[in-house]
Amino acid sequence: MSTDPAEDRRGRPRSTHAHAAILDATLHLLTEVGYTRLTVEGIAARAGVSKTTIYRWWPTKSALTVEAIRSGSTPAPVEPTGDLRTDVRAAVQAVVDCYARSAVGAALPGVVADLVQDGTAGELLDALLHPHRDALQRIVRDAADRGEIGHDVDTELLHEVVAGALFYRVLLGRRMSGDVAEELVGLLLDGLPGRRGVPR
Amino acid sequence: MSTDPAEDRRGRPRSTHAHAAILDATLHLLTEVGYTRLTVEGIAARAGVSKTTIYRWWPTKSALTVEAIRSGSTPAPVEPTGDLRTDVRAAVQAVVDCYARSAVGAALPGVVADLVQDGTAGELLDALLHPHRDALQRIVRDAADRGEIGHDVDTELLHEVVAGALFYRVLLGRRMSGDVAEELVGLLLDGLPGRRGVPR
Amino acid sequence: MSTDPAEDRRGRPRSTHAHAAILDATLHLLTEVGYTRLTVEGIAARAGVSKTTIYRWWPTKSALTVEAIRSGSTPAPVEPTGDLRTDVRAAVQAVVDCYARSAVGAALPGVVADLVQDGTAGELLDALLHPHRDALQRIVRDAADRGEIGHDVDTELLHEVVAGALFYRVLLGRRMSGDVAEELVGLLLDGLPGRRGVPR
Amino acid sequence: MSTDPAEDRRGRPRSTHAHAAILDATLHLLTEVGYTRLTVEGIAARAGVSKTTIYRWWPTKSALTVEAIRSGSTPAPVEPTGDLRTDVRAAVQAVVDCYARSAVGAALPGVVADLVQDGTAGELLDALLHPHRDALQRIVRDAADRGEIGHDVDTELLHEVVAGALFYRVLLGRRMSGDVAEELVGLLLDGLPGRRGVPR
DNA sequence: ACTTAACCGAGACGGTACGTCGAGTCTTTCT
DNA sequence: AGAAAGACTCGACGTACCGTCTCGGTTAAGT
Repeated sequence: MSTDPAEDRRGRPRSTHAHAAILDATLHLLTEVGYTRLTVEGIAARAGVSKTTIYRWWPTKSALTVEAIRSGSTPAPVEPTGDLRTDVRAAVQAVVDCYARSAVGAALPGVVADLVQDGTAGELLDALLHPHRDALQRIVRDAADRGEIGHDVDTELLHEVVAGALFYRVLLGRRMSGDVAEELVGLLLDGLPGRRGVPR
Repeated sequence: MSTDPAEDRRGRPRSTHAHAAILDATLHLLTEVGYTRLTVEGIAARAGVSKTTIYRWWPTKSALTVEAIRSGSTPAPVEPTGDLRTDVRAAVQAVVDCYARSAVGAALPGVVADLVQDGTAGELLDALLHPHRDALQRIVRDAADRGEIGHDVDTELLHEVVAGALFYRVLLGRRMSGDVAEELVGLLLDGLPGRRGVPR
Repeated sequence: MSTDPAEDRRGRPRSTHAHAAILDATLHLLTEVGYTRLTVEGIAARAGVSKTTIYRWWPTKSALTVEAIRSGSTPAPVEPTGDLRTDVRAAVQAVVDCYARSAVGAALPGVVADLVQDGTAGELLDALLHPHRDALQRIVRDAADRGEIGHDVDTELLHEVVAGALFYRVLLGRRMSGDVAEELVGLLLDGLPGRRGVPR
Repeated sequence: MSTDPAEDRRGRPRSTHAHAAILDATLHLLTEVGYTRLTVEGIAARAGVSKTTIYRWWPTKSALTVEAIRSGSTPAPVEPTGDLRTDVRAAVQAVVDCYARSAVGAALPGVVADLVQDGTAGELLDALLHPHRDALQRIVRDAADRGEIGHDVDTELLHEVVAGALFYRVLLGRRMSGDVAEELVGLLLDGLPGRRGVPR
């Protein structure tokens, strides 16, 4: 449907090889040395590309990193089973996996800190996590349709709590032990345990 | 007989004025330009102090920033009322206030990213939030003593979720609307609303 | 019957317009910004031509500049009167005028410095000044034929002294006052004034 | 006699070693690769000094080169014998030697071209040649006192012609053959040879 | 009073990376 | 085949901060 196929095809076309090599090099260096020790010169060297070429396409180190991280993120499709607890747990675990993925985990704090400067941190986090947010939303909606929970759940908030709490762990440098997801799910589904019969 | 009080007190004593001026300048510049655009030279200039003096007492820019942030944080004493919901809400609000405090909000992401490098991010966050964690713990314990909730609540996790979810908001640059605490408390105390009668 | 007109005339013929526009743009930019701040990209833009076209015909910036300067130099025809002093003075003045011509004066030091690298500075200078050297040579020869001076004058040296002394003035940025030629001629024709009767 | 001994001795004193090493490295690289291929980065590397230190003291490559060339120039004292031709010849030869000195000869065209941009080329040339100009002036004055020539000789012009004509040779890349000075002196002292009895 | 040791201000230094600029080459499509 | 557009490599530029290092001068506690 889009009508711009002709566009402007004059001039030497952008080298797809260079483009890919740059993103790839960025991703690898990111996991090896982390964001702050990541240098544009190093990326250029590793990608076999000149610094100028990098700056032609990305205005800044953080912009490049953002795209590299995005390009390396897999959608993580989760097939809902119909059991609320199981599905939420899987969704939470998917976020854990996303953060734990080498490049992301190593780089996220640094990049995000850089992006906070221009207020675009949200975009990156959103780009990274929106599949998970959508999955969570669907799970919650389905459960509500089944009558297991009410329809008034704030999915947005729920996702934010999950994403935030886990990101916090990344910052603290704590290993993502296998039970994190389990415990978090318990808290979120049941509220403070043992609490019952108390009117709100 | 404590031993080290004598030490060797000869020589010019440390200038308390310079010390205070440095922390003050750091705090102000932090809120004005943010962590990444904060320069040691700028701090020295603003404090009317030489760079040497700064580096004599703090090994790095981040160490100085950490102390400055700490020095500017007020303990935030909350008097528990005995009502669980009210008290938790107040505790959460205290964390919100802590993050929202000018210097902290502006600087936290940057400093934390720096500290993540050496794995000391936890210390800063902990130094900043441990009063709140303690307060939360006491609130929860009291409620358990009153029988309102079980004794098996993981306070640590609870605090982490609160601190993380709110920090996430700071990163996103969202204003801390007045209801954040309210909503968060709702989720944490009750779990997914409308849920009942389902065995764990 | 010259033979090469046939050559191989396939393909699109060279655009004479582009060629002229490039030389013209070069000349103008040369007088406006000087040689070092002259850029090939700037020339291309001003000539409404692509960089490729420039490099197709000239191997380097300096080569282009050389041709531009040459193309802008007028032969400077001097009609000898038969009076030695008058004619030499006119010849010297012609060199002064050549140097003073806008583009040349502004650009010469820079281009020459570039050409010195490959030892081709002589070619440019020669191309620029050989009409004047020839004129000078003819004047001197005529005078010798008339018996006014000996036949053993080293015209080459004479021309070099004139060209060099005046070029030096260009370098110093001194205005070419009207009397330069006069004074120089005096020195060259008479030697140190007032000197007489001293055997060589 | 100067009274400023106190000056301002605060702060770390400038490293004389670094200063000397920089000038030395500049001089050597100049003779090895020439001015245009001379880079500040290369100088820094060779001098074992950081680029910053160079830029702290010299605003530009040309300024540094100027000082380096100056620092490497020896006064070249010539003892006048009392014979005009001999002394002038020696003076001219001194200029030849000055130009021929490795660093100067290799670099002069480039530096001068750079300096022409800001109109300070004269300063360098003057700094380099003023001892020779003074020597020439004295020789001419002495000869006039002895009555060999008139008192109205324009020494300035004479020096300019010598300096210019020889510089021109440098530009052309011609070797400074041993007779250059001889021939030049002949022309300057006698005017066009064979010419006599012609009233000015 | 007089050391003496630790402080402080000033500022030069090495180092690392930044983002920019220009020369010259190469690769397309259009004419 | 020539021309236009423009992506590309290479090399150097000048700047900014970091954290280190000397200096000269200052200020108390000890003798």
